[in-house]
Amino acid sequence: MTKETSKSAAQMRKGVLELCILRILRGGEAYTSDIIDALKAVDLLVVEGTIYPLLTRMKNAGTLTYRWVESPSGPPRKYYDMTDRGRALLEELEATWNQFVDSVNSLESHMDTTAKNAPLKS
Amino acid sequence: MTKETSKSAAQMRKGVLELCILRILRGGEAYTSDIIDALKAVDLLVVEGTIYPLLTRMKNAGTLTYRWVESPSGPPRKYYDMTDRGRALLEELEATWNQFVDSVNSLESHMDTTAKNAPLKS
DNA sequence: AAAAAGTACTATGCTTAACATAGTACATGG
DNA sequence: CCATGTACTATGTTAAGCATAGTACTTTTT
Repeated sequence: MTKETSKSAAQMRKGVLELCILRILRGGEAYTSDIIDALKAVDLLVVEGTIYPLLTRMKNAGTLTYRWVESPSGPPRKYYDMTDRGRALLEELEATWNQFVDSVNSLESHMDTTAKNAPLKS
Repeated sequence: MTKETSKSAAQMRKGVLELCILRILRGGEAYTSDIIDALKAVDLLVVEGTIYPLLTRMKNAGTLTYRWVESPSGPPRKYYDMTDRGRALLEELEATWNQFVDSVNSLESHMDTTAKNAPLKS
C-alpha cells in the first residue's frame, strides 16, 4: 500500500469506528483491550490512542456504560456495554453504513451518467 | 436520520470521495458540475464547496488533468480526465475500499472473539 | 521490601478532509 | 447596460483519527 492509499484508508476509518465498536459489543460486554484487539485483527485500528477517547465520548453520549472489574493481573478494567440508546444508535448506523456502501458501489456501473454532457473532442 | 447519524455519514464520506471521482471519470472526461450532480444523486456530497478544492488537489497531485472547453451558456468549463497515475491510483483505491468494506462487515458475524475474555457477572 | 516490568487508563497537540459561506469572473438575455 | 445564471476561487471552522507522553495500580523479581 502506498503512502497515498494509506492516507485514504485512515480517512475511510473515520466514522465507522463507532459502528464497529457497537457491533463488537453486540456480542456482550468487553473491555478496552478486547475491543482494540478485535479492531486491530481486521486492520481497522492503528493505535490505542484513538479508541480510549472514543469510548469516553460514547459513554458521555449515553450510548455506552461501563463497570469496573478486577483484573487477575494489573489494574482494574472498564467493561463496556451498550445502553438502550446504544442499541438504537447501532440500528441507525447499520442502515447508514449499508446505504453508504451501496452509494459508493453504485458508481461502478453506470458511467454514462456524465457521457450525455460530454463535449466533442477538439 | 438523526443529528448523530448524519454526522457519522459525513465522516464516512471522508476518504472515499477521491475514489468516487475516479470511478466517475472512468467513463470518460467530465466537468465539475457533472461530477457534483453524479455524487449528489447518490447522496455522497452535500455541497459544491467540497469538490472544487478536492479536484484541485487531485490535479496538483498528478492524478487528474483538465482542459478548458467553451460552454454554450456561461463561462468556459474545466473538463477533467484521469492521467495514467490516476488510473493506477484508482486500482489501488478499489482494493483498499473492498478490503475496508470486508473488514467492517466481518465484525457482524464472529461476536465470540471477545466472549472468551468476558468476566463473570457480579 | 524496594525496584522493575507490565497493564490499563488519561491528557495534549497535530493533521486532514468535509463543510459552510462568501466572493469573483464571464456570458447570455431582457 | 444591467440582471441573472453558471463556473470557479478563497477563507475559516469542525471533528476524528493519529502520535506521543504521562499517570496509576498490580504483580514479579531480587
